[in-house]
Amino acid sequence: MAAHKTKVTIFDVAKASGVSSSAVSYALNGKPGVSDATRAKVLKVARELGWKPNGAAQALAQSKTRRIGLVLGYDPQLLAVEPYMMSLISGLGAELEKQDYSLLVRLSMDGDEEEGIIQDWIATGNVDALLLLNLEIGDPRIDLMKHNPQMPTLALADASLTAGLPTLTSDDAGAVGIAVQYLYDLGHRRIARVAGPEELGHSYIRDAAFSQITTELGMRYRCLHTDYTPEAGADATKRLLSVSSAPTAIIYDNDVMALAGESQAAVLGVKVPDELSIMSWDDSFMCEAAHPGITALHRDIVGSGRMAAQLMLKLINGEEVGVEEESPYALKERESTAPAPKG
Amino acid sequence: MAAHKTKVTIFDVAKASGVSSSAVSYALNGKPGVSDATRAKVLKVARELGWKPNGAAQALAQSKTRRIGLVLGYDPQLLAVEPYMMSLISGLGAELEKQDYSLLVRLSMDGDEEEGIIQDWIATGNVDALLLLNLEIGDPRIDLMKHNPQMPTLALADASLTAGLPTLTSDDAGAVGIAVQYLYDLGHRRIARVAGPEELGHSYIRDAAFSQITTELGMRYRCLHTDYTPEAGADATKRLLSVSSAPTAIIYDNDVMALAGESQAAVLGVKVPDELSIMSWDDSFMCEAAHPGITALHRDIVGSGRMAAQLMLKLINGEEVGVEEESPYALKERESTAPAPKG
DNA sequence: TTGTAGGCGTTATCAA
DNA sequence: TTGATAACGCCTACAA
Repeated sequence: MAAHKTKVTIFDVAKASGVSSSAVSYALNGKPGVSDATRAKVLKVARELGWKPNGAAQALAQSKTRRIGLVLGYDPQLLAVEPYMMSLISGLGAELEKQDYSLLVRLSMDGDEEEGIIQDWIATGNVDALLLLNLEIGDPRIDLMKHNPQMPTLALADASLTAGLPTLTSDDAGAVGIAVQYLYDLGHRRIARVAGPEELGHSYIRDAAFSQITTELGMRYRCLHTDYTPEAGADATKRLLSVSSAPTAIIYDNDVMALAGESQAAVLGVKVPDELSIMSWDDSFMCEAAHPGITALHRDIVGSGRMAAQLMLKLINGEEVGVEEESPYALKERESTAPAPKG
Repeated sequence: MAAHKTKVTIFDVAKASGVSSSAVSYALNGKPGVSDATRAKVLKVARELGWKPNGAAQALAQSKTRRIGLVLGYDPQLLAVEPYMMSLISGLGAELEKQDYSLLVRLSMDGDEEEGIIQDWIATGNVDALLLLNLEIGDPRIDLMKHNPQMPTLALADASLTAGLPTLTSDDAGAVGIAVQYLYDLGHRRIARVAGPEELGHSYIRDAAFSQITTELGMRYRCLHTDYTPEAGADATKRLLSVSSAPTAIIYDNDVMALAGESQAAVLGVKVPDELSIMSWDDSFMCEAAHPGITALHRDIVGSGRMAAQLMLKLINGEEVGVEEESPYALKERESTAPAPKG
């Protein structure tokens, strides 16, 4: 309650309750080796004094920080543009909170600085585990972690990219199937995709799946790679719609681009969904708030965050983790998709 | 380069370079008390061995964690819905990165749990400073920090709410003036506002300013408080437009609600901007991507994050910080606002 | 059941 | 300029 000028240590608690520091330690960590009476007393005194173990001392003594590392790529524009990261953090944080773990966040200011941050964490022991995001093909981080198996690491990526590292994977190829089949069933035969950066692992996975499935179904398919920004989404849309025999449906890799694309269509006088169907890969409030509402591949990102946290805690605990799968995508139908126009 | 099975400590470096551990410590921290020759040698050896100071040990020895605490309110919906928090984190992280500080993030699962987290940080010493966000009127956190002046704390809120704590404030009242005057000049005389939760400090500040300025200008003004979600934004819009002599302009407290409101207007057959002007308080890609683009009060959130980080580093450094001001709002005109309709 | 003592890896003090 | 040595605060054998 009152402000404690000087930090209260385990010795203060020991003195105040008339026992030794070790008795206090035992009592507070719920370990055997101390009588119920003293334990109760110690707990009471500790509470009264407002004692909590000093984090650094505790970390030093048991080589455990109760922290999990997360590196965000620095691009405020991109980071803020997508609800994805914040949702993931919510899920991670919520689950970690239960076990009194926190999230240690750093920004990598340019591409490969992230490797340096990870090496720093390995050497300084500032985190107990870490999460790898946005893997690229042949990502150097995979190699780095392979060489440092003592650092529990979970990759959030398609299992084909993680070289056997503990992985939380999603069925992106399956989702491609759902989306394409849905459009096919609506009669669309010429579809396009406005994708994210080509070098990103999940772009690659989706690229491959789209090519394969559209070929199997005998559809025309075109793909433009962008940097995920709304400007790029609008621009790609314009280009796709400017040719003769333009696509009758466009799938966007994220919802910001889908929103920008929908606006662009309006500007061009192309009616959604009558003349053009629009779909978004991730689903969020934007798809809901847009007009017309945007049909999307929905997934539970917060849930993925929770799962990722649980898996990392398992790893820290020494348990084996192989490849786990996220909860699957589900198609959320809204007003932006309709049967393909005749002709 | 290679994987180091065992952690390398300062003693390993000392042994390998043939000096004592204290010499190593001096050399690596750039302190005097060691010859240039040995310093160079030690640095070389340390690099070769891949040595970095153990974080916990360092923190324990110098009572400095190089971490800054941030508590996020757990509501994945709300958190993800607004680009604000992620932008702020980008700014904070970018600036902290320069000084080798990191961000320690925890989620408060229900309202006043945040106090507990802060108390934990105070007692465990797990952060060197912390940032208070989303203050409410009479927020208990202010009191808490007043009683624990040893913990450097910066409040990101209107200075009138922070009881003299170091504060990074924004000129929300001024922004209200800009927005209202802008609409007034366009001929609007009946305006409405779709605001955030009433108990939030900045809602309160804006409420007061809106009331005052609209009264001064002799405008009709109505305000609905919501929970910031797109659903609430749409709903409020519907209610505002359903009465006779509906407002000719609506200002939303965030851009998600503005987007949802714009969609709702379309659904109701109300033309934006011909029959209804729409403005958003914060500006983001959503205002840009929307159709028509939404006029907004723009501010540099990433810049605020950077400033906040700098101020906290100052506080940690023992420097005085009073009340600093964010870079001001600027009106960003887009297509969603126009002269008020006749009648 | 309890207390003593050593270790975790740094930093910092103080003789040498 | 150096090298022991004592904090820092906690955990945990080990001894009493």
